[in-house]
Amino acid sequence: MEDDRVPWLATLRDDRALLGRASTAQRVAEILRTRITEGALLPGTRLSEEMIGTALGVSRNTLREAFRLLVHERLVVHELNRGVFVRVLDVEDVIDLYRVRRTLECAAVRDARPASATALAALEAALLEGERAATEQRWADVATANMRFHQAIAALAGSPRIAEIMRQTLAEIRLAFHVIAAPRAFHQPYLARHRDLLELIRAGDADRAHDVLDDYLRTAERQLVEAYAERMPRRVPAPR
Amino acid sequence: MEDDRVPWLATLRDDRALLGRASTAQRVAEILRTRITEGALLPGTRLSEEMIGTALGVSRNTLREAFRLLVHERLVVHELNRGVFVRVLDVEDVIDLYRVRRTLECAAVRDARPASATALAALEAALLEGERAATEQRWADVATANMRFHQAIAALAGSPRIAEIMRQTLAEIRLAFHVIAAPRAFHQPYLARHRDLLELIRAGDADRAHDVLDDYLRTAERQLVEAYAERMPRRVPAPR
DNA sequence: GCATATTTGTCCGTATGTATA
DNA sequence: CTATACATACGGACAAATATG
Repeated sequence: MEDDRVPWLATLRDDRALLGRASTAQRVAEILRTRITEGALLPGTRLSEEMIGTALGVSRNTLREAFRLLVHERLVVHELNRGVFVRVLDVEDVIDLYRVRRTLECAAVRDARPASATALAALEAALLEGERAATEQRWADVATANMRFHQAIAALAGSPRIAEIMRQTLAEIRLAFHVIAAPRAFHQPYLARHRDLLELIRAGDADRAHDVLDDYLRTAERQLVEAYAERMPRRVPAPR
Repeated sequence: MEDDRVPWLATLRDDRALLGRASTAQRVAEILRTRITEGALLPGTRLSEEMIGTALGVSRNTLREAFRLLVHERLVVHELNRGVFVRVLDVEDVIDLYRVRRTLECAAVRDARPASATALAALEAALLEGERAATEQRWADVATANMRFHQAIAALAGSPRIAEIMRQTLAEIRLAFHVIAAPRAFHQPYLARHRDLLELIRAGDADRAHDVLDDYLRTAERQLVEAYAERMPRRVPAPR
């Protein structure tokens, strides 16, 4: 009730200045999306219509429209007569999300030969960004660059729809990363594999690139699932 | 303004009686979805909030919620301050949709070996349904069974998200089928290939099944693209 | 288990901005 | 340029469900 006792509300208020163009609902959704993927709004958090509405200075109707957008992106869940909550992924979700990733990313590297110059440039940019962030100990940025690298992998398919599906899949997986205690130990080792991947793709060795990527993704999935088992030994059967 | 001059509004009114269960928005979306996939609401048609709202007796807020659902399914497009329109697919869309289909369906048959009993049952059910509809000359039902067969193919992956993506992809492709003059000539020849596919999958010959499916999808895509070239020799550059 | 307060669900009326004839 | 039609967004109202004491 007391607004100032909720830590992320103050930062939400600051965003009002940034509310510039596009529909109000979309702008509100963008703000909440950022807060969620950054981890400021942790999974399970309830998003009260009253609180956020007054904090952002938008009406309830508009806010509900923004919620709908986020529900479609699976970043929040809507429970009837209870409101919306930041999505809590369970292990099944993580496994399924990696199934989607393997399907799309592996198909992209296998079928898209040769890779276009712009696609290679995007891969390289993400890789360098990640390496730089790693040397400067910015682990959150390493994670972001990681996402961008895999987005670029999917972009090899040259399909707008596959790119869009990948975007949503990666945004969803981000929800799972919040259970990772040490982002450095998790993300950093993959940088070397990114470099290997890029070289194989650049050399046109699609088959080997495919195998490396498949192994990469299975390793990452296993690591994430194990982290889940540690952090969430038992899930509550969900309130109601 | 004069409701009776718009042919599909009358049928919409009849649906009011069917507004029984589930959330109002979902029921409205279901009605519109049916009208669209059946072809009663042709691509490009504008869906006015006022008209449909009064015709169905629901408020604009509720109607907008229904629109959101359909926008997410890509059956309609939302243009800022202009409203929603039944989606018009262009050739690029058809090509991209088939790219998604090939990626998902081919991966499903290749990786999901052996196929589960329930998955095989779903494939067989859709196949029989299609064959029966064909002998009874119900071509619209042949098309529906066709969709169901491919939905079952994607289900071989055992992934809820892939199933969902496939659902949306097939719904979107339906929009393209409206340019097909002779549904019989288009859908019927594929029934034999469906049977071949089922046998290969059942026998566990994933590699050959993959090749057959890949060829199948490329043929269908080509046929659809050619139909597009005939029916829509020149697309208007879109209003605005 | 019950009564109360809070929150969401649904809908309306209206003012404002935007696109189109 | 003006007029019209429409979508956007707000605020308020009330019912229904839920949470709290």
